[in-house]
Amino acid sequence: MINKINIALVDDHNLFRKGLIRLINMGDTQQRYHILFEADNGNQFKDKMVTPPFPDIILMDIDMPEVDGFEAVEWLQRTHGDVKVLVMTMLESESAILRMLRMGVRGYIHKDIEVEELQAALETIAANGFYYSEAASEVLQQNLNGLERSGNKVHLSENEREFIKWATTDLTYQQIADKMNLSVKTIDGYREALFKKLGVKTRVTLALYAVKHGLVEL
Amino acid sequence: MINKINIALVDDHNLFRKGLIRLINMGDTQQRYHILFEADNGNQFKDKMVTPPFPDIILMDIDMPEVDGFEAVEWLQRTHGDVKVLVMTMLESESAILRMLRMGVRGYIHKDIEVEELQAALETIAANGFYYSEAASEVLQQNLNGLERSGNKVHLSENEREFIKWATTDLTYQQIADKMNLSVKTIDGYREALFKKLGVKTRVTLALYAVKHGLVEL
DNA sequence: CCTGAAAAGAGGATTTTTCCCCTATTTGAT
DNA sequence: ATCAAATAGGGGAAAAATCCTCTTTTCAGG
Repeated sequence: MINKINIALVDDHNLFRKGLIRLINMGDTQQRYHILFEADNGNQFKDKMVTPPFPDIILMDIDMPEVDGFEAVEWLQRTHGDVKVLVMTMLESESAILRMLRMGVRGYIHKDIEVEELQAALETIAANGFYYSEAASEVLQQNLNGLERSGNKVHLSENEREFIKWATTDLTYQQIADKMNLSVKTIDGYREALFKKLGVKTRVTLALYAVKHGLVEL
Repeated sequence: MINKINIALVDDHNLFRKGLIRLINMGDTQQRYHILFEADNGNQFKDKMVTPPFPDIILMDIDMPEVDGFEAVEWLQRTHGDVKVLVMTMLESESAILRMLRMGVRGYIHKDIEVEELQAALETIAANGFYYSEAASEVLQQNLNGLERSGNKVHLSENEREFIKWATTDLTYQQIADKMNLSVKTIDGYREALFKKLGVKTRVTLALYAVKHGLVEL
């Protein structure tokens, strides 16, 4: 047990991070864990992931400003595929859980858990395992046997995801097109494709769908 | 300094509470603070406030299930007027801040603050003072001269409430008018009034407002 | 390496809906 | 009597939504 396990925290609540550090250290009688760095959001996190040392485990929130947890994990899988991610969030929607599991995170737990569960999760992941909360396990279960049939697997492209976020604002499609450096016509194509895929008829219900499925935060 | 200062925590994130306790104790070199109890939400909090001992200071979140922070503080002012409340929340909307200040809380701070600020707030309040974050102070300032007039507690009429529900569907205004047995023009009046009152610019953000504030279920 | 089908990006044209501003009744409370 | 709401209308600009066509890119299979 010579090498410490390096941990990084990515969460936009400073106080939550600081408290978490205390909690981790508290249960860490053998001084195995070392908090390598903290980050306020995905952007700051990316910045800190360019130069070594890199963390072994990352505790990642989802709902954060600028770059959210989904984007951060996606980026991470591309650039640092070996780093283990433990998602800690308030979001327990099926789509949020599935999206994270699909990207191969090592654990998914709710923020409102007992300290013991957090420590169990950390130890499991440190020991190269996977730790899923009850809610996450259920979702996993239900989606294992029946993955293909019920066409609920609506795949959204990156651009579609980004568009959906803008669609929940007061911006017009023209303004969204400018933001995304694309033609309004392309944007309009995304809109139409999403209406079909998601079974909605207006931008209003598209926005509500996005909220319901954790694609955007309120 | 014989008597300890009893503190109660009301917040629905267990992990946040536990971390907070660590943070409070950490800065408490003289062992002045004692965590009397914790509560998951306003209901549980009320239950714990029926039998002594009572806390001196309550750290209160706003966004909680069942009974939220507003209700809890309101109840507290009626039943335990002497207990000091320090609001700790992610909400920095003017209306939230004002509502709490009007009810006479002793402090209002954002959850995303430095540990030092938390400790300063606690000490100030323990010393019988008031501690407002910068955001809260600004709101206070702006509302000192002109307190009565603009009742910002947005009152919605019954029809406006019903309209808002329909507005979160795929129905057009014409169809909503039919549903409500009113002229499209009347509906359009509701729309415009609500846009003004709620500070939104499109039906999309109106719908999101409705969801956010529990006017409609997702 | 080539190819052909699919997906992504973009344009034109048109209709429907949303949004905005201004005016006019009616009703009820002060 | 007056003032403020709720209801309703007209007219018009802006945005959203629908439908069709057209290139360019991408990528798997021959």
